[in-house]
Amino acid sequence: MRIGELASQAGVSVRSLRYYEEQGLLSSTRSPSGQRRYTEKEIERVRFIQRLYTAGLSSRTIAELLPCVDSPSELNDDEALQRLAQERERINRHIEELCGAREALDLLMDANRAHREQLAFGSLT
Amino acid sequence: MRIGELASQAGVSVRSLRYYEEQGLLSSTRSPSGQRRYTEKEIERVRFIQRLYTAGLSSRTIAELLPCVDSPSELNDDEALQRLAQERERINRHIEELCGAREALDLLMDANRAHREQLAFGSLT
DNA sequence: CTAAGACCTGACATTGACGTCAGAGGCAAG
DNA sequence: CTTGCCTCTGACGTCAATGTCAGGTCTTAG
Repeated sequence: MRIGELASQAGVSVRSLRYYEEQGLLSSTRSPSGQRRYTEKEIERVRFIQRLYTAGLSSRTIAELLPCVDSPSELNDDEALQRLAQERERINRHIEELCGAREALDLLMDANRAHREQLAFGSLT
Repeated sequence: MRIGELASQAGVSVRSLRYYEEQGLLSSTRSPSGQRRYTEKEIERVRFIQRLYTAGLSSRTIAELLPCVDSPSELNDDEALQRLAQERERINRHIEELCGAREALDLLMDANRAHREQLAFGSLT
């Protein structure tokens, strides 16, 4: 498949796909005229990459993890495996922070609603 | 207190504090010579702002929420209250995404470790 | 064949929360 | 008074993923 179709299948822009390739996250074969060709399985790969991006990983970090995806058979990926655990922890901490922020917003909403209630009662007297 | 002390108490840079003021998130009184002066309670405010930043809110969004913090007494903050709920939902979705990414990494780690086991068994024969 | 619509490379633009630097003034201790 | 540290404003730099544009090639339907 060509780049436009992969883009729409995976839900990203054509520009992004070229960028992923530039960053070493995605590879393509080229048609005789130089156009990129992809197979079906790249769709999942792109979605996976996107998932990591939205989880806050950088291109470089993703590149360091990819050996675990591409060749789980190699044992060279010791470093990659460590990196994997490390990023998992980072995500964990981020989740904690988000839960904290959510709770702070909840408290704020409660306080505001309580005030609203108070005013409502006040108007009854 | 002066800006440097607030910065160290709240754990942010002086630059950030000036930026927050520029964005309308923080206010200060000025000494006759024009230096910013803060009270103790700004420390908590700055920490709260930081928490929202790390939760992915933008300056503009934070500014829209602040009426709920500053004057929960007003009923004008209807819009702010909606915004609050909206951001809470955004954070919720983000948490979901992060959990998904974490799970994906877990699967990947499992697969890699399984392979390692397999190699270990192989070496026993 | 031809026009429309992908595709190519290369390069500059964008956004947001800061970092950093320059040049000037403020303030307390010796 | 001076030395050293803090503060001021204003402006430019940064980083990373992506948008966008230009100028050219490829492909395919009619």
